[in-house]
Amino acid sequence: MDTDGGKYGQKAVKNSPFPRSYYRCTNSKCTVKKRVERSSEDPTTVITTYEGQHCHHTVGFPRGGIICHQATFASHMTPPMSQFYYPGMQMPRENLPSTVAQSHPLPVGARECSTVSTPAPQLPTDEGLLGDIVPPGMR
DNA sequence: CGATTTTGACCTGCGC
DNA sequence: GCGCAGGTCAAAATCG
Repeated sequence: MDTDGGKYGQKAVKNSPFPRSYYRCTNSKCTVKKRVERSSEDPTTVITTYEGQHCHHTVGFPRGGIICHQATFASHMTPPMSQFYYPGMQMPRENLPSTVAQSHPLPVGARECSTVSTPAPQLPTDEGLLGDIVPPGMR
C-alpha cells in the first residue's frame, strides 16, 4: 500500500506483558519506523512511536493527506510530557481529520514526539494497532 | 493472483 | 566472554 502499515515484525518486550508490533512503509518513500506497543499499566493505551521522517501524502486522502513526522522517540519519562489522548480515535473510513501530534513541547530535544493514543474505551482486538494515522486507503 | 499479515529464527548491540 | 534484549528479515498462510 502506498500508505503505510507494513508490519514487518513483532517482539515481546520485557517492559510490557504485551508484544510490541513493528510497522514500516510498504514503499521506499518514507523511512519511517513505527513501533506500536501498549502501556503496561494501561492496556487500552497504545504507544505509537514514530522513528524517522514520515513526510508523504496519502493517495487515499482527498484533502490534507500530508503527514510530517519527525520523531526520534521519547517514551514516558516525564509526567508533563507529550501524552496525546484521543477521546474517540477509531479508524472509520471517513472521520479521520488528523491523528497526528504535531505540537509537542518537548522538554528535551526538539525532534522527539511520542504519540500515546487511546483508540477507544473498549479495545476489541489488537486490530486497533492498525489505526495509526492514515487508515483510508488501507485494508 | 496479489497483497497483507503472522510466526520464527537470526543477528547485533549493550551490559554484567 | 557470556547472556539478554531488541530489532530485522524471511517464509508461509490467509483474505480480498
